[in-house]
Amino acid sequence: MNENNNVKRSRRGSGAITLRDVAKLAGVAPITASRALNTPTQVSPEVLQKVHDAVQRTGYVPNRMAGGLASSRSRLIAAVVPSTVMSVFMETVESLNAELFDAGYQLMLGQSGYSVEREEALLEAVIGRRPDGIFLTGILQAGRGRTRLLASGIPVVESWDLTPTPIDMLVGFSHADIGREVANFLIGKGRRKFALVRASDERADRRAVAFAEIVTKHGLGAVFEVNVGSSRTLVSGREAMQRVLAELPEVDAIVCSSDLLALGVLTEAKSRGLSVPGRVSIMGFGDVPFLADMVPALSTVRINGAEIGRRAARFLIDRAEGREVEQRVVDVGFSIVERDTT
Amino acid sequence: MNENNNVKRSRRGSGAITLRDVAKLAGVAPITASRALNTPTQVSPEVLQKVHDAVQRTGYVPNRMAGGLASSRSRLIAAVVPSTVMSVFMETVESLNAELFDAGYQLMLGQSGYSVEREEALLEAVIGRRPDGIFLTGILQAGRGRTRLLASGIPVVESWDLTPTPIDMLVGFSHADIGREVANFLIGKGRRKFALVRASDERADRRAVAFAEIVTKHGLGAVFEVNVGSSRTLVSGREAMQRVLAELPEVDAIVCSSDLLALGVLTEAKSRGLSVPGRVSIMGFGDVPFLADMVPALSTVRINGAEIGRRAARFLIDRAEGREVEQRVVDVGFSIVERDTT
DNA sequence: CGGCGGATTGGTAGCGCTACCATTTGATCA
DNA sequence: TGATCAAATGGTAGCGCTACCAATCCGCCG
Repeated sequence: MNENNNVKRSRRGSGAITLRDVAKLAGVAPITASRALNTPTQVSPEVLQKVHDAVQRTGYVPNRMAGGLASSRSRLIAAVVPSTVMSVFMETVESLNAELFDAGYQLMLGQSGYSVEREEALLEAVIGRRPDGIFLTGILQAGRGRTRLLASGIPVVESWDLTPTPIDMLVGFSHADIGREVANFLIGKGRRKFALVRASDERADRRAVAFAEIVTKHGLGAVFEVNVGSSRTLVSGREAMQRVLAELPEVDAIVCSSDLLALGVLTEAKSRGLSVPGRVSIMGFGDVPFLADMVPALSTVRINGAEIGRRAARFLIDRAEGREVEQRVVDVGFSIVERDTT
Repeated sequence: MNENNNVKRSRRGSGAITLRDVAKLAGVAPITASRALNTPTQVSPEVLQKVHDAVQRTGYVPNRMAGGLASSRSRLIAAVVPSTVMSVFMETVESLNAELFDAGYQLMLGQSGYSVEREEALLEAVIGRRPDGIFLTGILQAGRGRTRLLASGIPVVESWDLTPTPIDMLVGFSHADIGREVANFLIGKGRRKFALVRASDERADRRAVAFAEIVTKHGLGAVFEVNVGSSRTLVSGREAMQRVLAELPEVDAIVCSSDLLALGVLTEAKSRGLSVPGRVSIMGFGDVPFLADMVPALSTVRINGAEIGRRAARFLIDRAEGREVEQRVVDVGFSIVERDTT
């Protein structure tokens, strides 16, 4: 059982079973045991069997820190998201994680969106782990962070946006296109007086600008904008709707930067007895899972978050295994989902 | 700039800046540089300054894999959750992560809830990283997984439940208590015919059993139960409500195992013109963030997920830093939130 | 029969950091 | 003055694994 041979163990180390122990038990050299576990085709069937037996008997679990240090491959991928609660990004993180796990990679999760110093600290912490790849939600503007990432040489996937100058790889879609298409869609439905309810977010900015551009081109009045800051809650949607109604009573379409805000706008509209979409149209963004089944079902812009995760995972895995990625930018597109509120 | 001295670099290694490079630049020994960064009180101010300058100039980021290997402290904490999308657990993960980050720890995220083999593989992958702690949503039943975790000696926090036999530490609340309190609450409001709409989930089981117990004790008829399996969506809530109405038309209270299911039940009730709570009461579970602001606002059971995350983080950090945790089990309780649907 | 090549196994030397112990220095005290 | 001690610095030897380079064995060829 617990063999307590007279070889004195060092006070250092964790005391756990090591590859050395397994090799000794199997009667082979450590390096052979390593090969049995990592490149089984390179060892004879008998040795393979003996090593597997030894692993079973000892309950050996390889120390990936040591392996990573020796091979300069951590098999870790870091993902940075602004928030995890009620976030459209989680669908992406879920599929990213699933895909990575199947390929033998582990996910590290970092939350950005606090202060700038914390952002910096997060990046440092991430790089310190020497991940084989980094997934970013959003695109990284020029600055210390970008420089650092570039210098680290770690493969990076930016996402949820499109830019002509990605750091490395990119899986996203065009927010300007969305703004334009939504505008055209609503104008096509006969809407004329627009309001935007939105959070402070540069991607929402891009959609808003493109939206306003089209509205202007059609000679329709200015777009009334309510910015709720960083409070993307249902109740701030309600409050925003009150503002909209007070300032632009003749509004007939409200475009929101998130489904939750749209739900708030809808709630307020209903509580005032405004008919939707008779009196006003309401559009969300993101298509959170339960939206389709509500009554009324919110019209929204659907992003295939799972697809973004999968593509990003494949990019990152390819690069981690040393394969070149030819087409480094993928546009996964979007779709306008017309339901009951437009 | 890029000093290319005639010392031939080994082909191994990542080629990144190491502590050795920093030390050389600062004119001190590597170990002194290490101390300047990790235990700054142990070096003189001048050395500290020189080392910091060297770090600045080189953009050095310590390799945490190497540090972890040498010190047997990875500064990694693993969190295992069943799902990340629209999940009540994410509030917990968010606060856990925030708290850990401030203490210098990184979060690894693993998703369970797939197959049993994957569960096993996940645990193995997690242990392979030698995290300083593991956070589990739910409690781990006896079995291979539990044995393995116990054998690894890694501090573990189980959560979202209470058991007299935790692996190690526990931050949770009693599902049986919830079942009982909800039953008493509804009976106190004059409700007599109960239905349960629930997912397959042992914690929901425990609530259901305790709920039925109280109902029986009051001499009220059997509780009609609809099990939606693993599909915790709004639409399965609607379908479940149809079943309930067909089988137990005189139902006057429906208790759901998640807010989303309750939203579905509510949707169906409204679309059939049933008055809520006049004709039927509806209760959810979890209190997802936007519920309070909807019209009608769903009554539910609130769990303080953020508090669970914070407590778990503190437990894990304490243990990682070698402090003993006296009280290893914490009951964070719950509260019944009465809003418009009861 | 010597030699060649593939398959299998082993030894050595790190990966980049820190635990542990030793040394140096300068201040303090009997 | 020498002994004593704390503060500051350095040297060495790993942590547990894998890259790289032998060494060995066996079958097969000319």
